[in-house]
Amino acid sequence: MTTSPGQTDQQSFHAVRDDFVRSWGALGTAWGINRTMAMIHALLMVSPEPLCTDEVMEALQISRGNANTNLRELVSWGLIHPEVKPGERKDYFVAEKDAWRIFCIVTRERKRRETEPALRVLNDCAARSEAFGTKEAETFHRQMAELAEFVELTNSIMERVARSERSQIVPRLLPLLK
Amino acid sequence: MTTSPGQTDQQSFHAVRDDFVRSWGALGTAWGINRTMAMIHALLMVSPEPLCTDEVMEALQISRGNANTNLRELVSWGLIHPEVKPGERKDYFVAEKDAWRIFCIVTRERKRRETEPALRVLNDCAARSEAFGTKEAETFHRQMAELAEFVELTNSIMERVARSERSQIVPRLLPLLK
DNA sequence: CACATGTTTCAGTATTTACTGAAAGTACAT
DNA sequence: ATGTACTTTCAGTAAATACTGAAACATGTG
Repeated sequence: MTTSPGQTDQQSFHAVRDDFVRSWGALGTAWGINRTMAMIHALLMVSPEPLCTDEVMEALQISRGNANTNLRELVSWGLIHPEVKPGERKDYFVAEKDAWRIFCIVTRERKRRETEPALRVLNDCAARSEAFGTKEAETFHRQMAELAEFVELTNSIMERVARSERSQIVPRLLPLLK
Repeated sequence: MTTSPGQTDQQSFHAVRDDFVRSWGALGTAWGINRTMAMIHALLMVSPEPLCTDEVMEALQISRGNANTNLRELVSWGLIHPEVKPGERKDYFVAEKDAWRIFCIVTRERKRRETEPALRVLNDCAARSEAFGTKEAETFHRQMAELAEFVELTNSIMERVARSERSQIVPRLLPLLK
């Protein structure tokens, strides 16, 4: 018995899609996002239909607790959102699929989790080292202040970019590429 | 017996510096950099003198193996570099202290570890889903291609920015802030 | 209310990641 | 070639992080 070409195609197409989900999970790790969260995101991005918790559990072979935690985390990021199907009680989840919007969300989240805490530390250390009068303290203070200023700048740029419409920002970035 | 003002100042200044090292370590975690690596980087950034492995071990209370691994990792990133003191055999380490250069190094490393692998995944999935002919595959292919194109753009921008002189790029970024 | 459906929590466990410290390795000096 | 100063490796262990699954909770419905 031979497999029909159609079936083969179907099978290998799904293999590609599964590979994407798996690879995105692995990438997640490098991005400081846990594997499961990244895989669920990938799964929903490429799913033509919204999926419920049980479908996600089934597709990724994960527990209910794990699915629930990561679905909620993705909702809190804004990368997916719950939808109710008429006549059904359970939530179905849909992913944001537009590259620019995903980029904005991730940028905003990174700003919140990475650059803002760094800025607080730097400003705090700069303030606390201001008035000692020793040369050592003065050097340290300058260093903190310089770093803070710089982080502040990147912070503002991230904020501004992530707030913009793609059509407004991308054309203004392109000249940077010379 | 009372503590002299000078001694108090000295003590609390060092407390600030130690806080910076600890906090930078904690931040490192959020940035996907291990705590020790971030702490060593912070320690060397605020150290007026180059430090050798034993001094780093002593200051952070860590083992030789740990110190060695993370010092080498920092050297490989380019965030610190070894120096030899005349007449001594051991390496002393100095941190890059300029905010812009640190930013460039981190950007380049993130590109290498985060966006480039993502691009490979996306291009690979796009290529492999090109020729199936089904509507499902076509949708998936478009999605991969769109994401790849976008990641490629951010990739190029990161590359370009990280290669530039601060004086060349910052003035061109400022207008983005409106 | 009793029941069904769906969601959340969390103690226990598994997996991953980081660290220790002693031993092996390297390389220069005498 | 032996000793000394320093660096690297790595097996074993510790710590951090993520996951499971069953029980508690919430929210309808008849």
